[in-house]
Amino acid sequence: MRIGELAAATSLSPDTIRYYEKAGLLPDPARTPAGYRAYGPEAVDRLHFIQGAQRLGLRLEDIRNLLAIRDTGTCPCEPAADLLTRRLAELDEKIRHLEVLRAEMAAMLDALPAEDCPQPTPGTWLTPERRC
Amino acid sequence: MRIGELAAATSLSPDTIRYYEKAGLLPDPARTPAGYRAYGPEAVDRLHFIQGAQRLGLRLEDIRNLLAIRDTGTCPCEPAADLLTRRLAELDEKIRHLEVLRAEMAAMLDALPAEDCPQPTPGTWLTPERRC
DNA sequence: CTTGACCTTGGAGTGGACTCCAAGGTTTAT
DNA sequence: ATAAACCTTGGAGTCCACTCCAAGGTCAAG
Repeated sequence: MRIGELAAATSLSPDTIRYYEKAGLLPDPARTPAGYRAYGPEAVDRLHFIQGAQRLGLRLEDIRNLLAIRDTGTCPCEPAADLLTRRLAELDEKIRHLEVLRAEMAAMLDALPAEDCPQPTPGTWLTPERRC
Repeated sequence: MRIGELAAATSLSPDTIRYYEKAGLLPDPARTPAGYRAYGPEAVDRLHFIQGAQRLGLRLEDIRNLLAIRDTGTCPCEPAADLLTRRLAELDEKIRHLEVLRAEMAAMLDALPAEDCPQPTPGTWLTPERRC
């Protein structure tokens, strides 16, 4: 299939696919006599893999490394486990941080309808001498 | 005080402060006869405000708008409430998404030491025909 | 006085993941 | 045949929040 078809099959743009190829995520594809890229169905799979990994928050660099290991025919489970473990720890940290922030902001929002502007809880959020 | 002193007082770099001024977050400061920027203590407060709002995930553009309202002498509580409400909704969404992701990744990690590579749960994460 | 730290300006660079542009060739449907 | 959609390449632009560079002036301590 051609790049437009691959793009449609994966909800990506042709430019993005060309970008991925340049970034080393996709191998150089076969070409038509006119120089057009010619992809097989395995390219759809590969892009789905990339998209799945992106959903998990992996950067393209990480995904490229995983793909490189996979392409050698060796088992990518250990590197995948390493990446997943790292990502899990990052996610836990991120969730914790967001929950703290959420609590702070909810508290600020609760305090807003008060006669005075709220105390600057997370820093000088709103200047205390300002009266609402 | 001079820009270096203001930077030290706020843990920002002089370049960042100059950047904020250019981005409209800080008013043009007074100058020394040599052309150096001269700040009063209110600049520290203003930068603390900015830093606090950034911690909440607000972009500089949003903070600039809030500051502009504040600078007119009107009460910024309603715009702040709007921003906070919006940010709360965004945070809730983000937390939910991260928690779903976390669960998926934990499940994938649990499945990894199995004899076969796990089924591609979030998409073709790992090609099923690959055996570990 | 000397030297090093500090300051100025305009503008370019960084990171990461795309997206757009220009110029021109190819394919497909009417 | 024609026109529009599709494709190619190299390279620049976008987003956002900084950070760095170059060239030169100013300040403060020794």
